[in-house]
Formats: sequence, C-alpha cells, structure tokens
Amino acid sequence: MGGRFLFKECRMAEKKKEKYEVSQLYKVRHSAAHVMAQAVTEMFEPGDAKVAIGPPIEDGFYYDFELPRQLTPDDFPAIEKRMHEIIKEGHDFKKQVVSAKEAKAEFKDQPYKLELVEGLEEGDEDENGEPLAEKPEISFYTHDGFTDLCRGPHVANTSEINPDALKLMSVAGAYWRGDEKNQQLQRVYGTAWEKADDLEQYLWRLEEAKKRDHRKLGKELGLFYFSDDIGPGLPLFTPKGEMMRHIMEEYVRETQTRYGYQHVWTGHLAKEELYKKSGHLANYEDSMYPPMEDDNVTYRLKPMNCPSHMTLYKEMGLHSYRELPLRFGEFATLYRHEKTGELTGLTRVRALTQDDCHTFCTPEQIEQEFTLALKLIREVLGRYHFDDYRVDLSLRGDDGKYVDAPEKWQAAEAALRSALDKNKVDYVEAYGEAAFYGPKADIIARDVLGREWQLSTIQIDFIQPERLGLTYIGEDNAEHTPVVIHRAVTGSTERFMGVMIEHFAGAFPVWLAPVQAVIVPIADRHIEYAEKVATQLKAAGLRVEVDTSSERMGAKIRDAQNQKVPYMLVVGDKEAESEAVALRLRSGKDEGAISLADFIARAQKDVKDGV
RNA sequence: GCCGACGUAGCUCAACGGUAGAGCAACCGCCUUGUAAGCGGUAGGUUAUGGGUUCGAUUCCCGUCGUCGGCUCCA
Repeated sequence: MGGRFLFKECRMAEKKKEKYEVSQLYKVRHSAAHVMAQAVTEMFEPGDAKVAIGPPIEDGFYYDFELPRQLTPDDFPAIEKRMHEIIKEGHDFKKQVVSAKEAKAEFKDQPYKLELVEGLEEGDEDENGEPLAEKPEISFYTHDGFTDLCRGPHVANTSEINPDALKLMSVAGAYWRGDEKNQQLQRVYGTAWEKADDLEQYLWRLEEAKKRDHRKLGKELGLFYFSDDIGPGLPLFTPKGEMMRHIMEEYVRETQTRYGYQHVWTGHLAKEELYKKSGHLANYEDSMYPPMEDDNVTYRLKPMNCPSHMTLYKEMGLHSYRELPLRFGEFATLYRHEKTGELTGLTRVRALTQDDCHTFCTPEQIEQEFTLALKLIREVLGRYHFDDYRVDLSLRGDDGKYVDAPEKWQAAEAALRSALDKNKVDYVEAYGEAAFYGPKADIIARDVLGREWQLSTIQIDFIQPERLGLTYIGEDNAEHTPVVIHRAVTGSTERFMGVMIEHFAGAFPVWLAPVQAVIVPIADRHIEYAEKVATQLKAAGLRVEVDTSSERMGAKIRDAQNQKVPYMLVVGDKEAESEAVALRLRSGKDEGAISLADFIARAQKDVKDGV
C-alpha cells in the first residue's frame, strides 16, 4: 500500500514545477500580472500607485500594490475591462537590459522597486527578494506605457493572453517581503488560463473544494460545532464526531503498540520552568496560553509533549543502553494560543490532540528507528487512502530561532539524510523549515483534489535531551545523552479529521464511518424486525441505526444517502420472512436481498479491507 | 496580530430607513408506504453585540465579538 508511489511521485512533483516555469501558461500569467499592474496603476494619479512584485503562482498570479485607497471586489470589473482593452490592443513585451543606475532613475518614485534594484545590485537576491547564487542582470519589460523591473520571461505580445480565460479573484493584505514588520500592501489575486474552458474547469474545481469543505460537511454530517460561548478554535464534538475521533485514535494506538511503541499520559499542565529549560518558552511564548500562578509557582497549559515525555524518562530512573530504544506515545490534548486570524475550522485550532511519540535511543539506533517510524507512517496513511505523498527535508535557515550548536545540527542532519537515503526516500530540501531543536522529515500528502497537507513528521533532536539532562549508561559504563526522535503520524486528531472529511467528501470508508448502516423499515410493522436486525449487527460489532420515523422509505433512503452512510438496509415483509436485508450502497447501487449472515460477513470484510 | 469582506429562525437564503418572510429541519396529526423529498397543521427571530444618527434602524455611522479570503505564524 502506501509508500509504493513515494519516489516516483516525488520526482514528478519536482519535474512538474520545473516544467511549469518554462511553460507558455507561466508566461501568460506573468504577463497578465503586468497588464493588471498597468490597469491598476492607471486608476490613480501618476506616481500615486506604488508597485511591488507580481509573480505567477499555482493557478494564477498576483500583484502587490501600495495605493491611495483600499481596493474592493467592486473595482474588479473596471480593472478587468481595462485589462481586456490592453490585451486587445496587442502590445509587444520589450525586454531591455539596463545598469543599476538606469534602473534607479526609471524607478526613482517607486520605493519598492528601488529596494529590489539595490538587492540586484548587491547581487545576492532576485527581483522577488529570493537569494541568488550568481550576480543577476537587471532587466526591464515594457508593454504599452508600462515598464516593470522584471527577469521575465513574458509572452511576445499582450494578445497572447486570452481575455476570456482571465479573472480577478480577490484582494487581500500582504506584507512587503512577507515580513509582518514591514508595510502591508494590497495584493490582488487573479487567475489566467490558455482557454476559457480551462478557466471554467478551474472555477468548477474551486466549487468542488467548497462542497467538500470540512466546516460545511462537519455541520451537515453532525460531527462537530464551534460555539461563541466556548471560544474560537475550541471545537465541540457530537456523539458521531467523537465516535470518529475514537476510531482514529484507537487505530493509531493499536498500530503503534504493534510497532513497539508504549503509551504514556502526562496531563495538561506543567510548570513554566520546564519550558524555560527546553527552550520552548523563548520561542513560542506568544502562542502559549498565559501563565497561571499558584503559591508562587507558575504553570502553563501544555503546548507540546516533548518536555513532559523527557521528564518522565528521567523520573523512571537510570536507563541502560540495553533498554533503548524506548518509545513513548501519547494522545495528548495540547493548548496553543494561535492568533485569531490563523484559526481555520478543524485544521487550525487552539485545543489539539496530537498523536505524538518520542523515541529515546542511541545515535547508532537513529536509522533503525527512522525506518520503523516511516514504515508505520506508510501503513497508517495507506489505511486512510493516501498513497500520493512526498517528503520535505526541513533544515535550519539562517535566522536566529535555531539553537546555536553547529556540530549537533550537523550530526542530526547527517543522521536524518542517511536514514532517508537508506530507505531510498527522495526528498526536497526546505531551508528554514526545521524545528528550533532539530531537522525534520515532513511527509506531505496529496488528497483527491490534489491539495497538499503536511501530516506526518519525523524529527531528530540532539538538543533538548541535553538541555533537560537526559542520560543513559552505555556499554562503556559511562553516561551518555540519548537522541530523541519526535514523530507524529496523523499529526492531530482534529486536523486529520478535517482533512479526512475533505479527502472523502464525508463518504468515509466503512471502518471509519461513524454510522455504518441505517436500517430502513418500509412500514411501521417492520420496525420490530428492523430492531432485531440492529441488535444482531451491533453484536457483530457494527455501528447501526434504525430509521423509525413515519417517512416514506424513499425519504429515509434520501436521508441516509445525504449522511453518506455506507450501507442502507431496507427491510419489509419479504426480508422479515427470510431473515434477510435488501442492501443498497451509497453509490446508489441496489444489491438486492441478501441474508443477514451474508451481510455481516460482507461488512466485516469491507472493514478489514479498509474500503 | 495585520488588511479586506461578511454576520437575519437549527440550516440555506429573502426584505434594506416605516418594528422581518420563504424552503428545508423541528413538533403535532393523517397516510403504512419497496430504493433520493407523501399530505395538512403548529411553533420558531431584542435581525451577533454595545453605542450613535433619526420621529422611526435589521437597513446608515462607530466600537466590540465572531466567521470567511489572504498575509504573518505553526514547537
């Protein structure tokens, strides 16, 4: 299952990206961004609109502006109209290589462009502020009366942009160079395609994604709610929602146990001092809940498990190398004070239940433990019908958040690379994505709509064990510091449930469906038999409901169908006589009458097979 | 946290300066039904919240809370 496509898919993703950057569509979108910048600039007095950057992105493009007034979607029709005119006039895109001096003269009233020119002059970053290996040339692209500092490439003529495959999508705030300390600009997003059909298809895809939105489906399927009385980012789970949580956690727990992990429990509060020692407080104080004072001791709601698990390791006494590896797992609800604007449905909450494990091992055991974790991740993701995923090797960048211990970082990175290579895993390096205490291998899965979700993670930590004073006695009878491998499979129950809802559009595999079968009595006189069937199915371990409402059968089927229940079991006179049920699937397929025993066997097989 | 949009019954939406209306859901009847909505009735809202403007505010203005789209962040 699972890992089969790992290598192939990973290479494909990289190739796809390279191909996109030399494609006509890329040029069209890049050029559309320039045309849009011209149209927007013309809405204001000359010099009033400051332009920043406007690159192509997946599915479209954007351009960032600083403008005298806020744009709203009401401005889009006028901007689009002007863009259509510019396109139809058929202006050539002319490239011109210039000196830094010329560039500065051209953009003397454009502060953002001046800053970019300076970056180019220094030779260490491109026009988007991205670091560059060699000194770039400085070039302009001009079409009609609009000149932009740009590396290109562009289409030869604005007429190559299809006005019928172009649409402005939204306007949003964005910080200059992505830094929240900088000026906030207005970012206008647009989408552009080669053909009008492609645009239509893209918009359809957005509609589909909206239909699958877990916030909408969660309500419709009655899985969870948010309440103003409880607070933002704090979900409430219904009996059905909790059933799913339970199934998901039980499944991972069972799998972990099978792989040799042990489960521990470390509560919800800990002394603030602990997070000072581990280094979390310094890095994450803003997103931790405020301190609680009690008799001069300060406590915090637990924002992560690692310090607790490491403390437990310590309290359990002296450890011999013979005990290692020691693998501690916990389904712990953590509390993080995420900024209000960062909360989104179940995918970003303030109370999250992580399936977090910490493996304490010797440096020699890193590879074997990584392999074990990867194998487990492959099995679990496969069970959830994820077989298209890639791996990011998240390494430290050069900002200050990373613990300054170069030799430890090198050791951790080398160990992680070696483990990845030994498992023949292809990966993409992501600089500046590491945790503050170590590098990570992040597993990023694609769902059926092609969207990527970072789910699992394996992290090598040479830092925290030392900070918290962990030791083991080695073969040499001397004290050593163990390595800790941090590992999560599904990440958090809440987020993973959100992803599952969207991945399956609410039609969960039988094993995961909170209600697996609804029994539909045709008339009231069949209720008694329906209840009898329900009792037997429950005894066989199935989750079933009987629809005893006074509705017509058609309405009951419709309800069950809308709830995406895997099996609908219609029972009438015929079935009652013969100990049978008439099976209907949520695909709409009518399987006809089968014996109760056969249905139970079928359902149990479907559960086992994970369909 | 920042920029913008939005907030009307459980849900989806309407009315837009003259104190709110529909469908679905709920509830109550009737019907007893064979694979995606049977019929009739009842009930349900200080129009998120606090101020302001006005003879009068759901409607206009401001604050707060929340949601959404982005940005930032994500141990």
